[in-house]
Amino acid sequence: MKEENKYATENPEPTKSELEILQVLWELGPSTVRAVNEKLNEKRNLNYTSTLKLMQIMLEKGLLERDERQMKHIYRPAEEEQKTKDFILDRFVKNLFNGSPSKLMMQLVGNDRTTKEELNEIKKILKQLENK
Amino acid sequence: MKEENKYATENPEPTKSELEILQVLWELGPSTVRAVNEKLNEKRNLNYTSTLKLMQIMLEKGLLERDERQMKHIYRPAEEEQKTKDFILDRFVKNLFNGSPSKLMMQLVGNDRTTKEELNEIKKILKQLENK
DNA sequence: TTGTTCGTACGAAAATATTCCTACCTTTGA
DNA sequence: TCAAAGGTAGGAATATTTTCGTACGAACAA
Repeated sequence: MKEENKYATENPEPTKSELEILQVLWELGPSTVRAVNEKLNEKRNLNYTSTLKLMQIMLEKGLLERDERQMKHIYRPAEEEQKTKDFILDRFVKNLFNGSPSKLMMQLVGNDRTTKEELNEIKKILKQLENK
Repeated sequence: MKEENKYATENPEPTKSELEILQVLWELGPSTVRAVNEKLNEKRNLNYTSTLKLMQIMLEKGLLERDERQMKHIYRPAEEEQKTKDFILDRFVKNLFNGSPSKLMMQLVGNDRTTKEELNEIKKILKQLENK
């Protein structure tokens, strides 16, 4: 697409950086830019104004909302963590596993990185499901 | 990072478009650019030379390999489907689920989009695991 | 032979995403 | 009061990804 501004319109998918920020907000709850930036800087370097800019863009896109009553604006995700992750996971399964969750599962359990403890956890979850 | 060319070096992660192409190649097996492009165009519009360019870049990055003995070059993924998906899935779990596969599972089965059939499939897989 | 078709290579444009500079306002403490 | 610290806004610079135009060679059919 050329000469057009698709930006900020039909773009529901958080980018990598945006996801990072969402995760921080999910973890910390509604926060100031400073708090988010500090959290991010535990992992990597990022200038304060960069974080600010990102969050402003996310605001425009509707990914975040904010309380402006104070000078220090308080940002929060516009959508629930579950809902957003659901959405992302769904796309992921569609993309990589042809829409089949069980294929993802197979990949997951066939993967060395999934520990025995994790497998037991997974089985537990499935058992609980059966009891419904 | 500024004034540097990080491109084509330490970048193991396929981009969105690159993943699309990998998927086509996994499905079709080693193929010409034309074949890949045609497959892609079943889903969306993409100029032949765009697909070509993408695949050339992937070649540089080491994501693809090719047989140049014919004029029509035959491209194939450099890594196995399983291995690549494993890698991507691992990052995904790390990113979105704090590295915990069981959390992903919970999201998956708590998700309306996972059908009863899929759930049964998943249970079957788990049963097979138990018998080992 | 020769023009049309199909292929590659290269480079640049366009779209998107990320980072930070600068200006300027508000709060606060000396 | 006023300088320092800490905010926001906006836009420019970078980086990355995606798309395609153009040039040119090889194959092939008339």
